[in-house]
Amino acid sequence: MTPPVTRFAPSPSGFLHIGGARTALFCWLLARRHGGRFILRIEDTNQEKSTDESIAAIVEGMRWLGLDWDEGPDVGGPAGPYRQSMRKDIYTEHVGKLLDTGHAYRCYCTREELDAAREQCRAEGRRAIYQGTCRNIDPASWDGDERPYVWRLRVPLDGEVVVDDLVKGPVTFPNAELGDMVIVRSNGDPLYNFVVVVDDHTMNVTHVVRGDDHLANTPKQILIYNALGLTPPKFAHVPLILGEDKKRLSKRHGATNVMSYSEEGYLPDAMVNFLARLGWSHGDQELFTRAELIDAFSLEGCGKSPGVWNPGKLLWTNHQWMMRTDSAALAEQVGGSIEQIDTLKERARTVVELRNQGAFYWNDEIAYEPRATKKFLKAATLPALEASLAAFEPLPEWNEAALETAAKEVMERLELGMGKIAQPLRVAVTGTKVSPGIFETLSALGRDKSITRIKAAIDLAQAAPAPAP
RNA sequence: GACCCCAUCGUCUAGUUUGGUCCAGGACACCGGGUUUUCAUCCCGGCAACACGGGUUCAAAUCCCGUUGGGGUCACCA
Repeated sequence: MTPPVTRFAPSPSGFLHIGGARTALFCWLLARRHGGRFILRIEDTNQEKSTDESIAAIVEGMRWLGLDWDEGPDVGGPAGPYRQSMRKDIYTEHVGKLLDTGHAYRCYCTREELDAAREQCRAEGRRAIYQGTCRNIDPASWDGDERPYVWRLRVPLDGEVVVDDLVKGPVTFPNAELGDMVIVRSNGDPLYNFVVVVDDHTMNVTHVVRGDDHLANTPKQILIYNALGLTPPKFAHVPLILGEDKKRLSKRHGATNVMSYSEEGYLPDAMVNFLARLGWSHGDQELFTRAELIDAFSLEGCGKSPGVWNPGKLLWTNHQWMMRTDSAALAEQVGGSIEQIDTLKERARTVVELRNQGAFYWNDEIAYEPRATKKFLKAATLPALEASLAAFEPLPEWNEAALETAAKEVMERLELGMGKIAQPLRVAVTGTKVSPGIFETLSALGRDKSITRIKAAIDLAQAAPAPAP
């Protein structure tokens, strides 16, 4: 494959959401797979809805996911600028070509007239498209007409457009169903379907990979390519992501902002992995590193049907990545030692869980769970606690093996099973009944904190109410 | 409503291009069991699907038609 040029073209009216991120990922993957280029283009044609904060938010999301672009608003590139609001001249120039060749005409219809016609169509059970009222007005009369107007594309009355979609296959649309679309508003601003064509062409985009919701726009865009005398790029429409009720994914299905997953402790590698597997597959493989993804990705591997967002599997995927992620990297994020992270990461599904579960390592004070202290810090467990303390204190080396050996001696001497000594100690140093293995925990916690806490636990056990007679 | 797309376990999916090797495989979730100092990991097992109806064919999850269902789109939004 000749190096493809793909682009992700979000409209900056919010944050980077799950669906957009998945589209961006596929674009990025296709470009990286074949040594092509990936462009980030900001579609801020609609000035009212676009904000700089939103652009920053989208960039932040892309960066978090690790989807880097070769051309874009901040890095520049040969086809810049990469914000539609800054490309007016380019659009004007192309509109001119359409006017020169007679492919566009002035439409003076008012909104009221258009709305009425639309309702009429619907009432008659037809597709609501422009009826061509102004299509045959003599251009010679345009000059003297003071009424406001829009420019419409003159679409062939018959014939059809075939979108040779790379994931859907060939899709046919009769021209009669398309209607003459507006390409320039009455205030002079060009419209989406027109600018997207101009941009993709001037940026040399070879593969337009985008959501399914754009499939119906594609024939219109192809018509514009034709009118401009240009060859359309290849198109690939990937299925949308739905919520569990099979409705289009939205906020009421839970978090749709990619960055909120960062806050919830998800790893970018896991998110990328999961997003890739939603709508794309490679045999039975579930876990992919970025390198594996780049190596295996293809449009042929994309499914055609919409997929349901599955938070449960995302969590599993993240857990898999927690266990595979280098402890040093995790330690840098949460602040613990590598040894401490090693004890935690296999039982934490997210970074947030890791941070919570390791709180006893990092906080000076621990919170005792009432049910745990009641069961394990009492008169009956006092001997095990005291004997352990006595055995641990003089240890020259404070490590897992030494601790375990010392504890085994205590167990034999007191004729106690592992559970009888491990659980009281666990509650003593963590405040809870659940933690990593007790000896690795003790070791990773360190001598000082361990000794201090065991002593405090002994005090607690002594103060515990005597068992009922 | 019209146009377009889609249709395998609850969910993500393999298998559909080149019909037979599929009384349909993997993963998540769920339910059992094992390992274990707790939890988790790990291991073993179980539950569970070709939407329906017609064709074509010796043979269909795979091809064709229809039905049903779901999704998308019908702006001087993107």
